[in-house]
Amino acid sequence: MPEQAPERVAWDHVELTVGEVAARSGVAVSALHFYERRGLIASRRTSGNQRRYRRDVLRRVSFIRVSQRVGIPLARIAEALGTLPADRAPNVRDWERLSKAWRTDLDARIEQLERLRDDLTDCIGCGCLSLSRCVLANPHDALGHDGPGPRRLLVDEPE
Amino acid sequence: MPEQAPERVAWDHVELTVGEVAARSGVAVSALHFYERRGLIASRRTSGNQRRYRRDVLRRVSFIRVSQRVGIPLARIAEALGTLPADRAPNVRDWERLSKAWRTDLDARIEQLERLRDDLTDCIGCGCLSLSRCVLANPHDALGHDGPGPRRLLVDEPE
DNA sequence: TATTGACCTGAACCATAGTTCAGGTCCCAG
DNA sequence: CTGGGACCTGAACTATGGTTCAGGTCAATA
Repeated sequence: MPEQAPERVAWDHVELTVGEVAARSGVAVSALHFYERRGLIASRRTSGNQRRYRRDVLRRVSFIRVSQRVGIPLARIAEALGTLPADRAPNVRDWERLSKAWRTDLDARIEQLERLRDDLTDCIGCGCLSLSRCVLANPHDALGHDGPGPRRLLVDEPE
Repeated sequence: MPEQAPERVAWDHVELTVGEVAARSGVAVSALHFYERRGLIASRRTSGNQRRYRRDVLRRVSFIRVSQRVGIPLARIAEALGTLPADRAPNVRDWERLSKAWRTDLDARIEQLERLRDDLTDCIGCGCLSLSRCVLANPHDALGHDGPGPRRLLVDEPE
């Protein structure tokens, strides 16, 4: 009888319960439920309506965690995961493609922060923080309208 | 009669209504109310219970905006503003001190993001994103407990 | 078979940073 | 002295990323 299905014992272990995924991924059960509602992960249900996950959900959860550390909102992570092939399990090149997108994102944000730091350094030098003069207070979109009103009088009056 | 208080005309303009502060700072009236509830700014009330702001509120709001761009949460901004002298108007050196704290903060976060980018680059190379091996998935605090259970079997089984 | 721990759902709640709305007041210009 | 825009308050709502709780079910073990 134990000879009848030699690999069946192993494959029973292949599907993970939500608690197992939580324990192994370090993510709370409630978070896994949440990710599932948002479409980031999926599960099969047993006859008793309990979730069973394929092992590769661990890689997805790992990707979610990494992406969040990179600062990507869940909605974008969901989008990215949505580009994974539905017909086959994602391979190394699939994950590589997604990771590269995040790298581009990270590069951009680092550059932005560096610009910000430089601006802030200038601002420390000039000590201004003035609404009308300071680059920091004016993210190069606001201001430019120079409507009526005693602007100079009210904005940059000395203290 | 107009000679009686020569500078009084100017000083009437010195106090700003909430609408004026909103217009000049680019921050919504509702946000100004919100900042006031959180103790980031303060106002005098007229006999009719309307807010009147001293001009230097503009500099505070400017500081709040800049700080938010740097990524500082309002609670920390409030703390920082709380260190300003209560007895006199803040001067250039006061603002400089606060800005320098944010610079330190920015430096740290840039460094952190750069480390993250390097890790991610490695990860793109190895294509792993494995929960047990990947530095990214394990922010150097989790894991380390190696409790019972078929860990190797379940975590890093090949796809 | 009974029990206990793991699981299920939906609703409510947390923080952050506000906005929107309803219902009412203030105050300035004509 | 009246009309209307600016102002007031508190409550409810937005989005993000979840957690907590209540009430009930599933499943494996003793």
